[in-house]
Amino acid sequence: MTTASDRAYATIREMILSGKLAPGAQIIESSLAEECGVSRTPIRDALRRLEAELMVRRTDHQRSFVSEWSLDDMADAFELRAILEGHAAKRAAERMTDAVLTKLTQCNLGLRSAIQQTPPDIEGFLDGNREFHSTILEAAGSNRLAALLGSLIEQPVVWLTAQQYGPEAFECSYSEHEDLLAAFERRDGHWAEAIMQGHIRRAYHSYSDAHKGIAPHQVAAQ
Amino acid sequence: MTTASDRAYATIREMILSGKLAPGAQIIESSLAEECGVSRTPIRDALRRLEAELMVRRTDHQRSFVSEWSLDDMADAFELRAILEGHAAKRAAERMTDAVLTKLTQCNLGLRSAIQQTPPDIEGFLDGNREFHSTILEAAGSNRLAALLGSLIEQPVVWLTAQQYGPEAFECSYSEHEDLLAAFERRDGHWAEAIMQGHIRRAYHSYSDAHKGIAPHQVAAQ
DNA sequence: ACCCGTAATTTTGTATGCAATATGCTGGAA
DNA sequence: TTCCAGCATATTGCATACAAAATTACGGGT
Repeated sequence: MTTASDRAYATIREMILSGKLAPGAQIIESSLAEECGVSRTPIRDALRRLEAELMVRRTDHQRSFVSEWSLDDMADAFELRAILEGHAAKRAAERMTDAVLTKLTQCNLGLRSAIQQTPPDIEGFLDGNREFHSTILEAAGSNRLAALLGSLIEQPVVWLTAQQYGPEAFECSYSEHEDLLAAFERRDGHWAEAIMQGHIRRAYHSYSDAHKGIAPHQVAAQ
Repeated sequence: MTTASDRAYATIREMILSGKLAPGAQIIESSLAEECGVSRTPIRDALRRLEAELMVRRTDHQRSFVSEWSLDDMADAFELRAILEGHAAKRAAERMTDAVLTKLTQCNLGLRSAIQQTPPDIEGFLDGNREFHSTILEAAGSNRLAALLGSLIEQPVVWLTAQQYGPEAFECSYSEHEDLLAAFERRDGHWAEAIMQGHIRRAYHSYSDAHKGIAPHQVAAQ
């Protein structure tokens, strides 16, 4: 069962990412409580989580505000993701089992079929993509690493980026995954790391090109 | 002013690190509340924070337990720290200003005088060390990075490790800082990164050698 | 008009009570 | 004995009420 705190978390997060809660705006627990139809208790709980993810910022005197994201901040986030997901790929390659390799192969086949449909099944692609990456993260076998990356991966940003993919970008993503599989098959950690870093960096530039000069919070409103 | 939730956080953290709350033990909100002399509300708040730092683990059905740390987990943590602090050093070098450079130099001079006393001023050394590293982190200019590293640095572990330092280890730490300053002075990011990675890895092995075969939670009880 | 102190308002922090859920226990049937 | 049902207990989730703190508004003094 999903708790009220979970629902509040999802709701507030969505409000922030959709721009309904503008960046820099003060967050009032009681009004959010009313809006979500719950008491302040689960709201506070949700705010703590969002705070840990840097979606929400708290001033020295206990007031909460929606974080403001500059392009530099996004660049930071992608850079760290490249480093950490690259590291995850390296570890995963060094620990790869045949079972996981099979699962990843299957998963990528699913991705292929999703993007070959007309029109491409974006939702399906994203689900498969998420599973692909989380399988690798799991195979890396480090809870710490998983926790760090978890707070870093803004799935909605991925989604917004993917919506602007052209067919060739999907194809490119697919073939990079193929390369990763080859590296995994050979248990070549350094190769896997290099590919993954490139993979993330490409995603960053795809995002950056699309939104140059546009504040991130305005992305959703386009 | 420090809130009850802050105090509860510090108290519980200390209980975990001192072993008073054994690894694997279930955490009962109400008993902690009684022990801390506050209600369950601030306790819940503190537990959320500790959970985000992986000091506390929650099962699928809402029960909380003290995380159990294996040597592998510690190795993971140090490895990630090496990667991220190395990255921080690289960024800091690329953004280094004369003012910050001066501050770091001063700070390291303080470290020198702390370790040259007889007996060495461990507390002073640790304070200076903390300031040295946090100044670099600040100079790196990435909130994301700071947030990630914040959850990773178990200051008490550093402390426990430092207690077992011999004079030569202190000296070594000091001279590595000198090397870092040289790299900063030349704005050589890659050099700085390499030194910092080595610096952290040395600390890891110092920890690892001292506690081989000893579960981390037993460290404090030695 | 401007500044500063004080009161009113807003907002957050904490305590408490109750409801929901999970866990453990007891007793009976196979 | 072993297993399962049902009940009792333990524990957490959520709502509400109140206290503490911060912010804002106001008014008098200069």
